[in-house]
Amino acid sequence: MAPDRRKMIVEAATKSFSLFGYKATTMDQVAKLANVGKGTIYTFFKNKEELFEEIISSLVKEMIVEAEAVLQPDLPFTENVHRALYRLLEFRSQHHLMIKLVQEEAEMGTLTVSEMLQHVENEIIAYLQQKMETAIAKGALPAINTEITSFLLLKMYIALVSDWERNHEPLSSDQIAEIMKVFLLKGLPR
Amino acid sequence: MAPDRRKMIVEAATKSFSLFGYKATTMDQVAKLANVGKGTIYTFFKNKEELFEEIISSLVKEMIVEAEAVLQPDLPFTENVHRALYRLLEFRSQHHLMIKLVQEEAEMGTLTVSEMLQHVENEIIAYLQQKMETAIAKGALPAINTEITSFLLLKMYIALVSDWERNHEPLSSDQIAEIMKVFLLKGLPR
DNA sequence: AATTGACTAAAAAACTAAATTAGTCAAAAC
DNA sequence: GTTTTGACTAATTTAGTTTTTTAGTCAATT
Repeated sequence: MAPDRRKMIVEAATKSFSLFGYKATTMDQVAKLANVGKGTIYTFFKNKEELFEEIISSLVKEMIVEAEAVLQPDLPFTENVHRALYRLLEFRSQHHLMIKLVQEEAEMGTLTVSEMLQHVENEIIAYLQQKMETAIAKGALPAINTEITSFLLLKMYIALVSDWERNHEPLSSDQIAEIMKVFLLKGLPR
Repeated sequence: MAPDRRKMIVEAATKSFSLFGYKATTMDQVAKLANVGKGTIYTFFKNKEELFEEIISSLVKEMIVEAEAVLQPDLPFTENVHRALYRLLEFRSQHHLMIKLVQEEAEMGTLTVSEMLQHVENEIIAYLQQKMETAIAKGALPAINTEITSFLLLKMYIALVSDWERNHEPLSSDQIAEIMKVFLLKGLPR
């Protein structure tokens, strides 16, 4: 059984990015961790950034799977939006690689990392947008601008889950659901 | 008429902070611009940061005046929320000092500047919260958590006014009002 | 009593030498 | 013939040092 070198490289890089971040991970280190010569990495990936891209791409797929897993077709659309977004942000705060990348962006401002996190955000918005369009087609939602609305919904959840924590006690999933209910269901005025 | 040295110092510092930012403004420069000896600055302000604090404090007062000016007591509360928040973010994107400070935070991450911008944000939230409590007392709003709701409303406007611009064409005041109407008035589901 | 600017200690910038690193490629291994 | 390799290089980053700048002070001046 010939070892799958490509897979070993991706696994080694994922481990190292999670542990030390993107910048602090050297290609020599990845090669050693993967038990391959450094040159081998470059037969599969054009450069360090492409290797990173492949890993982030898997991460996004993993996140979509996580979101899909909490959806329940019989629940109202807004309830499923809450379940999916809360799960995605929970994932972001639990997944080793995501934690490290968010930290690296905040502390060092590594450009490649910022771009990659922006990409993840865009993918989540696109996913949400697609779900929203299906719901509109089914008549479960009014015909709103799905791109802006998806964008805004994600920003609201980031505000309630991440930003709020910077100066206050974290909000529970139920508390967030309660706040969002005011906006999504009833509207603000009495 | 003896020149009002205190006022000259504050004006010189405001001008220099607006033009060069907080970090790049030296106390020697402020003294020269204000036509006073450097020591004079320290008879009015304990240090550079306290001088900055006084200027930011005026800025916040100026912003509140701007917000008050667009309120119309006969309009519904949500309409006034939109008017006030849009005006405040418009102010932020037009006022020289604010533009420079936001830029300095993004590009250099000056700690004192971050703290000061956070303070401005907290003041806006407190202002909004107070308005909201009055509205609840009058029965114009349901009894919601005013701190979280104010926080979230501001974050929504920042998302629509500032964050959206990073990757898209800016949204007009009317477009933003239209989006917010979905959330504030009708709620999302059909 | 108020103002000043030369002065100082501390911080930041500029500079340099040394070390590290992404990516290459001729040779080795299959 | 194809894949794998690690010594090699040019470019970047880091670490250490010197120089410059700056916030804040205070004795002299107004």
